Amino acid sequence: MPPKTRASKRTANTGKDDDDGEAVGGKKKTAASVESGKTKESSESPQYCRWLMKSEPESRCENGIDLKFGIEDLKALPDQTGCWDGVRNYQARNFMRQMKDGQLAFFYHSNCKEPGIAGIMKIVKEAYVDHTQFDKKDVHFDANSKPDNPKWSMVDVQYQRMIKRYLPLSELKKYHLQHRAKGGPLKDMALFTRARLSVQPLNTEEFEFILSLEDEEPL
DNA sequence: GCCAACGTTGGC
DNA sequence: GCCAACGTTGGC
Repeated sequence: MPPKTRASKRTANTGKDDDDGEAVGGKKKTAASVESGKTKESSESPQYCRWLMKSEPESRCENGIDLKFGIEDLKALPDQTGCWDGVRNYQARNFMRQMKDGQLAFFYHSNCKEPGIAGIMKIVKEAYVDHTQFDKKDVHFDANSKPDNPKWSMVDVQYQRMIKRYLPLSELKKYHLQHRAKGGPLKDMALFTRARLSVQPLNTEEFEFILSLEDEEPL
């Protein structure tokens, strides 16, 4: 939310399922295999170290509150740092809980004229309680979450830089289709295989490939 | 603004 | 524990 010194996120929906900490590990295999994606398919969840996080850069009101939070809004905060609150999806939350201090994430602009990757940020505080779940006036208030057993977490992120050239979803999708057909780093990119996930992991190959596009001509 | 995809809820 | 109804995400 713009007026406050915080980031405001996408993803609504309040699930049940009390703070299971690792909903992912314990649940069905769909969740488990989904979480794997990268390294070998073993029982322990793989450690990702790069991320993509979605937020809406254009004004849109929900309950009279503007959800707009683009990369410029993050950049404008004190210390160019904000908390990524409002995530209300278990898989997205679980990914945030895996984030480590210092890891990098792409800031992705969603639900806007031209969706795509706008810049890069850094995780500067690992997962802690998302206070907005207890705030009745907040869009992301969750009546089912109790302070003695909070369901939702957030991390703090700090703006690093804009991407040298905006990388639109349409271009990333072309590479994705190309790589899916002939092989390549973006063939399994979560942005396309898990379209609605607002916080998602990237493996090193995906991250590096996307970064390399900065210096390429638009496809 | 439409609507497909998909996560969540709740009846049974 | 299944699954239909419902609500949300987010591209277009």
